[in-house]
Amino acid sequence: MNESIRERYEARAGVMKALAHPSRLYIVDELSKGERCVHELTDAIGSDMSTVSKHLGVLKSVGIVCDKKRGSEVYYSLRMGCVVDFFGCLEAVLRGGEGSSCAPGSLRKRRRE
Amino acid sequence: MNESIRERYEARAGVMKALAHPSRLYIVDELSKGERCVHELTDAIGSDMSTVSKHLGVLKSVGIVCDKKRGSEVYYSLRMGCVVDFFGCLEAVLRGGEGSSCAPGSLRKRRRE
DNA sequence: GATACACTTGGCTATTTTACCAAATAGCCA
DNA sequence: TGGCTATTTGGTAAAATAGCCAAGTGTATC
Repeated sequence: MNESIRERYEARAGVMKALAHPSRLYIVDELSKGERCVHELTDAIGSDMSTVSKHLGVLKSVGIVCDKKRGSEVYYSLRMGCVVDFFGCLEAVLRGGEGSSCAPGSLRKRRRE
Repeated sequence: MNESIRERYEARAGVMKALAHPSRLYIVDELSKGERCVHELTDAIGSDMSTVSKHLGVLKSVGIVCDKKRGSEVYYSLRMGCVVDFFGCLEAVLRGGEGSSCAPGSLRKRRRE
């Protein structure tokens, strides 16, 4: 795997990593319904506000969410709705799930083959 | 966030975590073109075979890939093609990307609002 | 100005993840 | 059987992550 290919996959992995945490997935889901400020999310999640703020920072750093200050509150919103579209696939993977050997017919929706 | 909600997001995060690594994303992409055995992937990726095998184990444990032994080789294939569909969104996030404040019009494709 | 929120940042520890090597397992073939 | 190839598993050290507290910044409100 050469340099530029590796970089491409590392960039993608950066976005996936930002999504690879339950609280951050919750945030994305919640923001898909509309903007929220930090303390609303903090209340819903139940961790320390500093923790939630850091999660938001992670999502923001890769461009999944953006923020806008209004008064003393900071409102976050989802910038990439397509992320939410993936949740359906996530559920399918979870249902598909004992997850091991290739039983005949267990392959679905293979592309470009 | 109550127990069952948390569990749901943790399950989803498990799948995302499995995808949150450049080599594993590469593997998924490669398998979308057809099945591959471990040493083919090892050659392409350039890490130790034991490392690649572990990556495959991670993908398999969440049900994204499955394996089938043929002779002394183990062939892996993609079980959940929908995962690959998400790569387009990943690229969009990357392009969308200085990634910070909500410029007017920077919101796209918001759902259920 | 003082106080109170709302939020972010720094610091720190605990946990998880990663990658390599070495060793174990399994199939193939002489 | 013995050797060879293909793959997995165990062990381990290094690096990345997560979450809390404390301290800092910015915006009202009194």
